Amino acid sequence: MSNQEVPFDAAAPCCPPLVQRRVSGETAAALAPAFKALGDPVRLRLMSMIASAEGGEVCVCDLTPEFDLTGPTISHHLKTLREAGLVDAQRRGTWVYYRARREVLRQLAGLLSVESVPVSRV
Amino acid sequence: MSNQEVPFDAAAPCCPPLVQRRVSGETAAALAPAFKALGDPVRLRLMSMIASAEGGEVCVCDLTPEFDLTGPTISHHLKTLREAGLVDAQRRGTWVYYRARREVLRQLAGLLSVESVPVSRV
DNA sequence: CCTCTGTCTTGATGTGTATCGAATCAGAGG
DNA sequence: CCTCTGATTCGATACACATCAAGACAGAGG
Repeated sequence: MSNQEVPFDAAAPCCPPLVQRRVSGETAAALAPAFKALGDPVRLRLMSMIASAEGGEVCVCDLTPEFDLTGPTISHHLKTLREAGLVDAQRRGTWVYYRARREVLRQLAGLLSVESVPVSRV
Repeated sequence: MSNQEVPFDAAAPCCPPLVQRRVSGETAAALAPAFKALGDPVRLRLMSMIASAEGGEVCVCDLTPEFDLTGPTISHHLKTLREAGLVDAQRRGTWVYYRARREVLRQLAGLLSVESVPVSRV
């Protein structure tokens, strides 16, 4: 559990939109794992369930029954999200609670944002 | 080439932020491949190079030399981006040009956006 | 201390993927 | 028609990954 996987410079301002400047090799290497973690339907749903949870957190016991998958498999996916820096876990008594790291989501959204950046030609 | 891989309802309004509502299984299945495609450092850089290109498009011949990878490998990654619906390709004479599908990027950014959505508790 | 429940770890297995070299295809220009 | 260059496809290989069953671990409550 440890709650300290954190492969992210969560503080780092990190990156103008990918549409504005070429992302560097380092930036790409740092951020790709997060997209990769979201690149599985199960994990994308888990991420959403966690991020949209009332109170900002969810018990694993509430996540698992939502899928036709075994406990270990869900646990594995949660670990992947943790290692990608997208969520934090905390044990309280028998149960483990997950919460989203919104700064990280915001970074990723910012990187993909297109907004009013027009094609420089046309 | 065909330029018509399009696994995307590019038109679909598609999805309030993942932080607001749980994404459905279908939505997750539809969008996860795009994140997966971005989940590789090489493809993330390619995506950025394409999306930030002057004139809105880049020649493969300008992309390949930027990496320490063979042509076939770059071609493979570009195909992955195409099949994920993130880019379009067009052949003109000897060269092939790629351009970003900004609506799709905007969708993905919207899904991850956190904005001013506060934790519903606290 | 024992047991029960919830969660994670381990080990095994089948599938997917990143990469390359070789071969192929698509135009351009003799 | 031949050849040259740019790009993709094919085949092979090595590695990563999703999944499960079985086992281990962590608290709670006898």
